[in-house]
Amino acid sequence: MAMEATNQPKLRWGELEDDAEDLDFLLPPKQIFGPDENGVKKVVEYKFNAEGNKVKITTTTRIRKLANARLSKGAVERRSWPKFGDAVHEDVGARLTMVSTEEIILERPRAPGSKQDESKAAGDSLAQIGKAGAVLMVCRTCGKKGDHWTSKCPFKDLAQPSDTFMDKPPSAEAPATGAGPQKGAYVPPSMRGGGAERGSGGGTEMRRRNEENSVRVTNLSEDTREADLLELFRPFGHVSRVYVAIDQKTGMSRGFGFVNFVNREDAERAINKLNGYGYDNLILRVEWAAPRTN
DNA sequence: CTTGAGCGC
Repeated sequence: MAMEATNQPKLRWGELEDDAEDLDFLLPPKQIFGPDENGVKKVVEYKFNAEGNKVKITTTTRIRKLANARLSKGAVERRSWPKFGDAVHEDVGARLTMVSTEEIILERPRAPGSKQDESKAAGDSLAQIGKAGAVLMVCRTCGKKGDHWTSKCPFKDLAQPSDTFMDKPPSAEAPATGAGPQKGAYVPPSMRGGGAERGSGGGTEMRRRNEENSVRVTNLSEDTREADLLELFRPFGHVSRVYVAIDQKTGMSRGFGFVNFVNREDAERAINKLNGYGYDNLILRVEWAAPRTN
């Protein structure tokens, strides 16, 4: 049995059926009659049955004439509509369906680094980025990319205790004449915090970036972005920075992030309220962040 | 399961 199989060309089970139908060319061709005025259509074809005998198969169908077709009132009315879009220039029949392509500009069409050659050619990559928009623009205060420079950061004033400027939009306090910050608007780090919540008078550990009162948020769904985190944490107090860790290769969220609060007690309330909070089908974990290892 | 990029217009 094994010998027999090796002597013959290998046949797959799918090809066996094809072979069986190879004799179909011996049969008379398929004939189609009608449809006549009554919409009756007759198809005559010939086949081999299971026993290998030639059989004649006649199929009679009646198609509903279009005029008799039941159309909804709306469909009848829509037929009288003038053509629009790309179909305007088409002179095909009145009932024409067209697929129209509309350009949608995506903010981030491709995950950074997802294409090998692009990440290698650094010069080209930079040129592309420069053309596409301000991806090189990264705010030093909040770390947001492509949105604003440091001087225009919506959070920059949130780090200051002065309530007088707190709720004004950034544009209102930055007149077109002045390039730098307004006189008197700047409060040195050692003077920040109102002194109430910070017992240690030294501002030395404050001179680092906005690393104060850092809250780690884990178990984020991967489509959670910094704007979402800000929305979630803003009710608890002045947020000085929001960060979502992004995988540099895939451009996707790594599922955790950090939120910095100006006031420690606000951060604490956020932790107490949001830890275990259901967000995007996941249970958030919110706790104090360990100082970054760097 | 999980602890951050970059230091400039």
